Amino acid sequence: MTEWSGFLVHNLSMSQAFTVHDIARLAGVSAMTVSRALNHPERVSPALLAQVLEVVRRTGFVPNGMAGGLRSSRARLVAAVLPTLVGPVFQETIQSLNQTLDAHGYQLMIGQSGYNESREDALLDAIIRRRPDGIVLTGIMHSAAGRRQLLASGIPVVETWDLTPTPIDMLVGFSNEEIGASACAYLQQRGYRRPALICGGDERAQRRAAGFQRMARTLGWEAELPVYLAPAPATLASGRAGLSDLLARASGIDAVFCSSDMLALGVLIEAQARGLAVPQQLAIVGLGDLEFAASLQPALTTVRIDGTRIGQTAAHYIIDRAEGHAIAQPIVDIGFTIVERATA
Amino acid sequence: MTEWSGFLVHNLSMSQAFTVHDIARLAGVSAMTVSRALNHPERVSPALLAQVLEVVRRTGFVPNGMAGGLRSSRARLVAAVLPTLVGPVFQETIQSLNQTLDAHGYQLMIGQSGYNESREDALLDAIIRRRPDGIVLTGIMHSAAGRRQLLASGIPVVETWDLTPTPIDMLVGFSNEEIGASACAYLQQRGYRRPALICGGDERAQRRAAGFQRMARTLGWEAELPVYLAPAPATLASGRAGLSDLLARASGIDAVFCSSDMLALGVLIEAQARGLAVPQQLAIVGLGDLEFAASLQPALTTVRIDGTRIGQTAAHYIIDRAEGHAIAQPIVDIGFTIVERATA
DNA sequence: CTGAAAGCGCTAACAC
DNA sequence: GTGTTAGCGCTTTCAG
Repeated sequence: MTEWSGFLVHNLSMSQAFTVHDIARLAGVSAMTVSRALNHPERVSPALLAQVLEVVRRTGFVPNGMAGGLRSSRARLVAAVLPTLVGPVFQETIQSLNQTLDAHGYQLMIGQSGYNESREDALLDAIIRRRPDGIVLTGIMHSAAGRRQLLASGIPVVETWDLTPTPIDMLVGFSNEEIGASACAYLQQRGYRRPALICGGDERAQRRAAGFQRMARTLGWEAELPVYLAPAPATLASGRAGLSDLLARASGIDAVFCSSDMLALGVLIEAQARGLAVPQQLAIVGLGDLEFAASLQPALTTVRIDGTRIGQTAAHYIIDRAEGHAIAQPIVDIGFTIVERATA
Repeated sequence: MTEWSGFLVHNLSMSQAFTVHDIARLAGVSAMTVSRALNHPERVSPALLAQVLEVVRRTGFVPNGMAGGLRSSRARLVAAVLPTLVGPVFQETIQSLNQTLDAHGYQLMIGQSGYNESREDALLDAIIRRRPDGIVLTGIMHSAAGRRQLLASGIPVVETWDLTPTPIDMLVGFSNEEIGASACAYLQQRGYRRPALICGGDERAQRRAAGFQRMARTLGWEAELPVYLAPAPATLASGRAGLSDLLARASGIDAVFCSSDMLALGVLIEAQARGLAVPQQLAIVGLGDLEFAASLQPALTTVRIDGTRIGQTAAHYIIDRAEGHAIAQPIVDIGFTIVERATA
């Protein structure tokens, strides 16, 4: 008793973490029994188990996962790479990824690449070093060095939020081009004739814009639609600025397709501030179906992407792989839907 | 050449990661030289360095950080615990934490505790296992088991977004009680006499509400102000629902203090939908000064917390500790300001 | 059910 | 400037 508390105080003052051997000594057992008590309690006799757990509790011991992971080569860690934490666009995906992994005993680690290829490579290196059980990429990996490292590492990889004919490994996404094209067709069918675009600075947003333009040409509209390029990350302020700019530059605009709901909210507020009736004088279509979209006044028409499904699917792909199962359908297009509400 | 590519293919097909020894063999040097080439290139002769790096490049080799970290006991990793990724309240903090750490070669790992003490303990365990160089907590740690483990691990800890007389280690925060009291005094001074509260479900929000109530009593207002408790996470929809509920339950409300800007946006939209003039008929004060607050119409009056400073300070505390420096001022109250705009 | 030995992949410490 | 040896803390494997 006194010996223990003495040990504890000494240890704390040194800021030295305990090891299984310390715990073993204090509990009068071998290191192996400590390890088993923590990882396979059913394989240890109740008496020893109680002794060990009591010492663990008293000392606040937490085993060193680097050592365990090194030996067992299972980190119980999944890494996700996001362009940004600021935009709420990926929240649903992250949320469900986290939940699903957590339910299976995996921890999620999030890294921010900042829409920048060299930062992404550095981040990827830091991630691969930790030998996670899987890596979830937001968007597809373009850098040749990154692809090579990912391939060489043998770590399961899921690319998301996009499609490519040449995925590194597994893929759960949708066609950004198609989204743009569908949004354009939707506006045409609703009777709008002079759409403009407010488009984020990232590559996926630009492919959506390209799809929109392509469809506009197919429909026989003028070759170049007015576009406002908003710097990443997409903000409400950019949306307001974007509409002001478009209105000043082009005449007769009757609809705006925004590459995020936050931009769309900015457009809505700017329109209201200018006394433009939505959707009579200006239609607005957003993207993301963020939490607030349905609660706006008027409610926002937007492109919905099932982020929850992306996250769940990615998590299951990785868990299945980690447990040695084969993935039946490692490439899936989950599509999207246009949620028709009041703004378009 | 053929030998290399043969090796490469073989290796890939086995999905077996390379080790420093593989690279050493392929480059015709010792494992130590590979390690040095990667970590201290200046200590290796240019000729060998080039040889090694070429093999590393060809193979896509990334060293195993668990092994390195185990040996050198520096993980170059900092972990942060957030209640939720959904609310945008902590984004500024995370953003600056990430940036500052990144600039110093540390990686940030984010875990989500979900406003739940037992989840928080499990997450903490997973984090301590990885022996990060520091842990940033959002809010203060209450669980005795968690405190003990943190203390025993010897890992530098920074608690944030709150104050406590008994921090585990370092602290950078502000008084939630004071925020509530100041918001109340502010409204009183602006001539409002019948305020209500919309308050998130987490503990910090409730302490803000308590501070508000305390000040209301000091000012001689009625004992119990009307309160709407919004479930976490705070959403725009909760804000709308909250105002509707308050208006139905209490009469004469002329101001609302919300525990997040997102709730405040909901209140604003609900007020506009009901034709209530803001701030003439209803004043609104938010919290967070999120990106959109200044761009709303009318612009939102809100309590600003310098999240960037919290993140930077926390990062520097941890980096300094990791490099063995003592922290001069390990507990700091960064305060808050009320940003006076158009809604109150 | 429990323990002893060996080794995961890397790098600190020490030779040369 | 380069190589050799040893060991970080844990868990797999094998013996008792």
